Amino acid sequence: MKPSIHPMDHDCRPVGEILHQIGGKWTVLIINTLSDGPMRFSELKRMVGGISQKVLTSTLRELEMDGFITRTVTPSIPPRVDYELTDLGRDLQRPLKVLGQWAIDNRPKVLDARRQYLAENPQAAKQYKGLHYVPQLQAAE
Amino acid sequence: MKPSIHPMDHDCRPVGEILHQIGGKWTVLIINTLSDGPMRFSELKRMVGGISQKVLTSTLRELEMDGFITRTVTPSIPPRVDYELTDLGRDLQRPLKVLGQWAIDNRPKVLDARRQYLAENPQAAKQYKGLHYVPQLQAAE
DNA sequence: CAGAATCCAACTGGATACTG
DNA sequence: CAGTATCCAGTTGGATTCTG
Repeated sequence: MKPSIHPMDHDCRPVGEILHQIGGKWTVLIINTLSDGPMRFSELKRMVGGISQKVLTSTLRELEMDGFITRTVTPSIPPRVDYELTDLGRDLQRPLKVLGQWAIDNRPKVLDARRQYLAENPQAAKQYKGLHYVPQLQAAE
Repeated sequence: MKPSIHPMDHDCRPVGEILHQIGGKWTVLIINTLSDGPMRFSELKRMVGGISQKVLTSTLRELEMDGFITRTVTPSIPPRVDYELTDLGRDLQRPLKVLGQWAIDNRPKVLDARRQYLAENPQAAKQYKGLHYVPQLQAAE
């Protein structure tokens, strides 16, 4: 089922699209990692850490398709492929940084809200699938 | 597989979390809709348009759990439930607006990049699952 | 090295029916 | 009205194996 198109769709549809696109588990992490400069596939995989080869490949493809990164193949043996942010990709980092700062600033509030909710509705804890570290006030990182 | 935790995780993990959380297909749409003021369940469903009742319910629960909205029950017959943005929820709209503006400003570039990519790699069009309206230069909306 | 291909478990989200 | 409970199809993403 797709969102129907209402008159007031002035500005939230594109947002939803972008968010859904970069909302992938690894996308932001990858973009951020690439901000240090071009990087090879294996290097990127190592830096990001924990991502499977298949998912890294497909995520990179999407980013390339959207014009956020470039993919440069050096047909040597063994082959070498470098990924690099485009201007558009680098530009995306700016609004991303704003949201990122907000996330950092307000994460305590969110975690508190979540803790309180779970305290008030213990039964909700069961099917809880939310953020991975909900839990018991782990020390500040 | 979860992202492993590296030293350089300074600021992208929380971002990824938030993005993944609000990256749901409807989340932003709902937050935006609620910015006009409190709204009942059915009203919200109608405004958002196209969302199933189950998904609306669970999305609202998540937003409530994270402290972005409040849920107020009026135990009349028939019952009445109102949803309203909290301060935190309203505060979230600011960085969201930044990203939204970026999305609006740059969507043409993304769509162009996508068109070009699909033109160069016709075989990629097959398993293409990306943004819903990739396509043939539909008139400006 | 950088993937493509395959298989499979888990999660998402829609449709439908039922309830306080 | 505002859900809850099921059922089920489609997608995501991890693990593994194979290749230019």
